[in-house]
Amino acid sequence: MFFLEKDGESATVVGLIARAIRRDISFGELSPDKKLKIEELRARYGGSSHSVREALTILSAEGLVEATAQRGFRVASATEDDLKDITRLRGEVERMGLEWSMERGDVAWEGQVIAAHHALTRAQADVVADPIEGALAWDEANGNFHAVLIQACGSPRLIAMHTQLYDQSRRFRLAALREMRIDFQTITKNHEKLLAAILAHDVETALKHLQSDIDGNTRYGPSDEGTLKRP
Amino acid sequence: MFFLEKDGESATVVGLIARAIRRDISFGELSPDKKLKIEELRARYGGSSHSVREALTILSAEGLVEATAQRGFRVASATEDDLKDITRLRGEVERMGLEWSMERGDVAWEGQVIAAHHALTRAQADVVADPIEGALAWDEANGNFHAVLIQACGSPRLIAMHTQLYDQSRRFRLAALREMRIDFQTITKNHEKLLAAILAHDVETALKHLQSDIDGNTRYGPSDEGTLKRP
DNA sequence: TATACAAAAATCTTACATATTTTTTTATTT
DNA sequence: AAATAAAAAAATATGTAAGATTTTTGTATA
Repeated sequence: MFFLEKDGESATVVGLIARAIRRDISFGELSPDKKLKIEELRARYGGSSHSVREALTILSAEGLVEATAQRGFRVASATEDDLKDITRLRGEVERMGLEWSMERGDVAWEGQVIAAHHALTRAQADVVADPIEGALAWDEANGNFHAVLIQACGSPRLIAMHTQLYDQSRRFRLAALREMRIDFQTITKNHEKLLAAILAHDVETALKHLQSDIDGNTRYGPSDEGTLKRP
Repeated sequence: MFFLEKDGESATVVGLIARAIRRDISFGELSPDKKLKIEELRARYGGSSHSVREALTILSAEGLVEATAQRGFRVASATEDDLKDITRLRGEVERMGLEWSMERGDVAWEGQVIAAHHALTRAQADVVADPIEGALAWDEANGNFHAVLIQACGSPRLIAMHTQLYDQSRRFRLAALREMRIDFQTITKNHEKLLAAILAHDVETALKHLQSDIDGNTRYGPSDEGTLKRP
């Protein structure tokens, strides 16, 4: 199974290692706060200690890993506060991005939005049929949809911030998916309303549906188990 | 002369190198788009090639350096579009941060704001007397003032984003300072109104003055020379 | 129990060697 | 002369190893 590739990452060993670790953190195979010892990682993912070290430096810039001078690396902790912070910020960033995109976006952009929405609808059907196998594919389709929403905003830095926040929230979302704490019916309805509002150039309504999508997507469901925090 | 130290940076060689390069980029000693060859940097800043490399990785995460796989590093370019993007985003981020801070901030926070404003006033006087020597001190005092404004917002990630954006805009601001394209009278008045609005818990007025401060601070002045872009 | 010291582990840094990629130079052909 | 192709040079990426420093762990003593 593949995993989202960033800017020509597969070209270098460091990139491959970074991607593998990123994936394992997102899936929870590397639990929050777990100490990341260079030697262990080297044995697990291959590469030299240099490569591993550099991969960890990159991931720590992304916020998935925390680095402390002279004390090595550990998986970034994932408390409920973190989730709230990430969700709130992502909401604000995406709101800005969508607003600007709707101001500046042309027909081509609207086409991209429609296409991304279509792909997401398909992925949604798959993940309902098989929540384990389809989870990652859905998360990528969902991420792509939201990425396209802000694509035309004209601010490369806003787009970068959004990518980072989405990546940071991925572990929470995948955990929720595994435990089926996500209400796809509501999400689907929301996305449809959102799409309709975008095509109607109704900014206010669009932003409203966007916000409820983000909030609902990462909210803890009825089950109270399985938060990612493991002390 | 010292330079803002990030999280225990002086503890490691990599941190020292990163700080030195960050400073030189901010001052324009390393011009935008300049190729950063590992060997040259090693000779200039000391350390091993690996230390330099890691420092560059960190800086590229901060947005001051651009990295391309298999093609090394270069100083991030600094076009007028970049300045606009950074300024716009910083405005939005700081607006959110101040709004949330004013909701959550207590008397202790207000005290910090007053103190930071006082320090900034002093620095302002110094930089008017000697624009060359006082420039960096003023920029730090100004940065600290704005950092304190959002300190009580309760979102560590928003604070991190703001730090990054402020650092990215530093080279533009220092260039403007050197060329005396900054109108301190207006800025001072703005800061005073901003402080008054904060202490009066008048969110709307505060946000208005904040925005005009950020806009005015980085706007190109009457002189049209000396943008940072050097083709 | 608390403190101090010693041992062990891990990280940080440097040095050097090799492989791969990119860029520049040179030579050949049209 | 211009364009293409091959060769050379430069630069980057990766790997191994070894020493220095720091942190953590374990043990003995007060």
